[in-house]
Amino acid sequence: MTERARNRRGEGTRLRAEILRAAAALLEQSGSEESVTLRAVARSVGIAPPSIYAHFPDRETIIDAVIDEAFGELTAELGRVIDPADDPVGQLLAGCAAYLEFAKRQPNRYRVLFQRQELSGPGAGFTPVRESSFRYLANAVQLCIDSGRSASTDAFGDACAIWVALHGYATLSSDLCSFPWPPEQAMRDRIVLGLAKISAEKVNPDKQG
Amino acid sequence: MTERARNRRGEGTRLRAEILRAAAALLEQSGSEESVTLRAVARSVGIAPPSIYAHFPDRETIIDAVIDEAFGELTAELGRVIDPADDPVGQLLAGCAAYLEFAKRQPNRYRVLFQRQELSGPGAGFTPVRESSFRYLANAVQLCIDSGRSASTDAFGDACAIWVALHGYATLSSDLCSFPWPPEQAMRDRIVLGLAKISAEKVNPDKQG
DNA sequence: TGTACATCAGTGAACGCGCGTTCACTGATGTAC
DNA sequence: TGTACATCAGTGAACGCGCGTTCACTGATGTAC
Repeated sequence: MTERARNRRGEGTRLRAEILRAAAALLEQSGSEESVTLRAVARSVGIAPPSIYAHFPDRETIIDAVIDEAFGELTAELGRVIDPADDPVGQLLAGCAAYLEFAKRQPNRYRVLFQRQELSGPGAGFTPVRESSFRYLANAVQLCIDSGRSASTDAFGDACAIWVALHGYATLSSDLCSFPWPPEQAMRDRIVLGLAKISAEKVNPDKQG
Repeated sequence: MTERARNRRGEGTRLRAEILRAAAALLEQSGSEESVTLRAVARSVGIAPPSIYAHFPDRETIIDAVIDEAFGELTAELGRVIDPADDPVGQLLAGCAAYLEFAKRQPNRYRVLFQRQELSGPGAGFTPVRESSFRYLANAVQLCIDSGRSASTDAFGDACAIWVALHGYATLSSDLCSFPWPPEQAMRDRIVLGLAKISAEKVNPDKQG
């Protein structure tokens, strides 16, 4: 660990970003929330533990912030990869592939996204930023229906099914890496096309004329 | 906490069962593995912490034993509910419903089943007792194919898809209980019938014949 | 039936550790005059 | 240009806590004779 240069006046908030980055890295490397301790984060950043209190009121808030940040990244990633000019089935597949890719790249950070206990009260745990990735999905399914490529009659319900399946696949395949999983693309197509009720010959009409 | 009566001579192993029961209860109630501490278990059983060492070499082994036990219960539950005299689609649906029921009844204990890091080495984490519930599933899908009720051409692959979807549904619906989930049976049918490629009119031929 | 003794189930005190958090502080940086 | 001072970023020592684990032990229970 190299000597850390103190931030200049007015740039104290930079430390906040450093703390978040270190916490996210710790979470991903250790694989468990419990090893993201104040002291471990401080050690990793190269500061004294009390220095964290200038930016976060307690340990819990750090982890919450890491999760919010990860949700933001996931949503941004989906926005980047979904091309509204693409055909609906292509959008749906691309979005789902990116979702799995995100989970695969940082499985532990992904896992924690939906695993935190919800606060009490209706809707407390599913805030706007947290559900926007689901909106992409439900919207893509609806587009497939509208364009006649999907036989689904319930975009929301089928989007739920696709989501839980992708989530289950992402978490199980990272946890049980010695299980003889089928190839990833096969799993993805099975889940997405099967649950969105899109028959094989409708996947890419351009190429199949 | 009532006064605990010391076990009689030769019945020392009873304490082992009490420890396991307490650990399982702690895991389920607290929702996280980290709060299953030696001392918490001892407190809950009503013994001194060192008494545990007569039965388990360390904390880790207790949790492993709790998980093995849960796997055994899950497998037993599936065996109980699947009636080989039933029609294949009925068997498949009954097994999947029981799987979800198990997860719903004790969500935290369920979650931990597949979440432990795997040991290194091929197949280390997926021991016979742990994969037997998957075998039930793959077998049920194969029976549906054999009887002409499923259009699947790959029982193993489709069983994988059903499993990940059920797992994702079980974990997400318990973690995000404020999400506006569709009714459970609708989700189950969507997942199981959709991914096993069983068309609606083939679900219950006896009643529709 | 009585008694010495081995065994077994479980205890109490202690250890060193890392944790979250508090407190009073330090010393470099910028600013007002 | 020089200097006193307020501010800001960050520190060091300390707290009380619960943890896993160790050690030498106790006292009831059963058994051999």
